[in-house]
Amino acid sequence: MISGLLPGPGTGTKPARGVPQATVARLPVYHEALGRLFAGHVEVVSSTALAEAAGVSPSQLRKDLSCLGTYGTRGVGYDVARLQRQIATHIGAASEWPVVIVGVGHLGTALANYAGFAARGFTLVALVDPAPARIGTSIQGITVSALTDLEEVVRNTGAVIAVVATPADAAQEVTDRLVHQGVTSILNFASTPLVVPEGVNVRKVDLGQELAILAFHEQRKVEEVS
Amino acid sequence: MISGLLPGPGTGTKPARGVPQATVARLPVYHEALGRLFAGHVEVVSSTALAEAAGVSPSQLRKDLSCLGTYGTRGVGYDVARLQRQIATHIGAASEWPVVIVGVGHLGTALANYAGFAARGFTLVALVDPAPARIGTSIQGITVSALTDLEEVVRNTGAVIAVVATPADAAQEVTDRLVHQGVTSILNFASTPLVVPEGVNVRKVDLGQELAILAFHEQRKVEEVS
DNA sequence: TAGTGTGAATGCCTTCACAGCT
DNA sequence: AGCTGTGAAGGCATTCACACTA
Repeated sequence: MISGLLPGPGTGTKPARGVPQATVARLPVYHEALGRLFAGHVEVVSSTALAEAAGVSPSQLRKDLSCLGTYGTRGVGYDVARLQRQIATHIGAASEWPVVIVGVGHLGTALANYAGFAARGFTLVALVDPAPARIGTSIQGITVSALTDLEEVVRNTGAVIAVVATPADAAQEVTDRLVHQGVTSILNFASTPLVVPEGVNVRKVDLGQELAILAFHEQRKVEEVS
Repeated sequence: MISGLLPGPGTGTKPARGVPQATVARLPVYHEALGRLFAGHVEVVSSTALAEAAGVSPSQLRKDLSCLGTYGTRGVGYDVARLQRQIATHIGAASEWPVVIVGVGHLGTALANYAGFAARGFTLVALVDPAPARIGTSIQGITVSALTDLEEVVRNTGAVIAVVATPADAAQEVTDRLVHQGVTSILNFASTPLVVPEGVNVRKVDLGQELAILAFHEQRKVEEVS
């Protein structure tokens, strides 16, 4: 995937202690792939095999891993369990991160029910929505709070990571309020870019955009014929 | 935001007729931003203003647009409606693309209900799932078909774009079957990389990975204190 | 021998700066 | 005067090739 790469201003993404952005984006992939290998009782893996499991080239994998230090054994490969632990500590998967979801529509509900959530060190601690019909209902044991209580909820849970799954026109206001309460990482599912102060990280996931990119390639395939 | 960018092998992404990958990934963003401006009755926009609305730098916007040809007026700016049409034809948003969703769990359901779907030229034509409890139920007027009928469904609808929203362990098999029926673009929500033949485009969207990347940055912020 | 770790080279993307229209 | 379009420069990221090690 090309999960594109839109730096954009004000996302507060600095040097990152020598680890390139592109590498950071792949570390979770390696972590996941190692988990699958571990589940398959693989104890040692070569860069070639792990690269294939992660869907990247072997040289890229080795270069990425070299940013974290040297955890492989020449002539042998990498100890699966050990490497996974190392990556986990680097990407923070070893800690528990409380997460707040704002917007409990279809998408927000799906995210709240997302199983891989807890598995990766994230704990859903709060759901927030403006609709009276939703306030008070529960998903995964979490009761939906009123949007007006957003500030209180964030303060009480101490969450620094939030998911914005609201309609586009509410996203910026919600973001401002989240940031004001100390949230410094936001996963944005609204189809509008968010403006945030320096030091706050935003990642955007836009279904429509992803489909549009695929459509572009399809379009090209059609045009090629003519 | 930093939407990642993992090319990976076997995604069949070639030169793309002179339009760089990174630009392709941003065109939908511009298209969307122009839509918002148009809705706000803006008729002409400068590169600076449009860039801000899209969350990119002005020079990058101009360079991107120059790939499509020259549609601006020097000293004035871009005609919003005209530019949007031009981008639409380039990215294929002017055509109607039938889309099949495989896997109707929480996520698949949310995707099926996604409003921006039709708005961007995509038509949901089929839903496929293996669970007997779901087969026969309807979402957005589309009845869920059995997974065993996958081939028939794809053939009947003529879809070339598919969304894979299955658990990770089913994703590759489903993909193989989709590709075998002529699907050439896949949006993958499963947390495993898909192997596809040359000429098939895959984009991966992984919630867990996105969160992990945010966690990495949070981790860094914590470490910086020490 | 098999496979990691890494400088060097290549290619892609972004930013800069300014020429050229309107 | 204002703003687009674009060559040129600079910065990242990926790939290559090989020294090095178990």
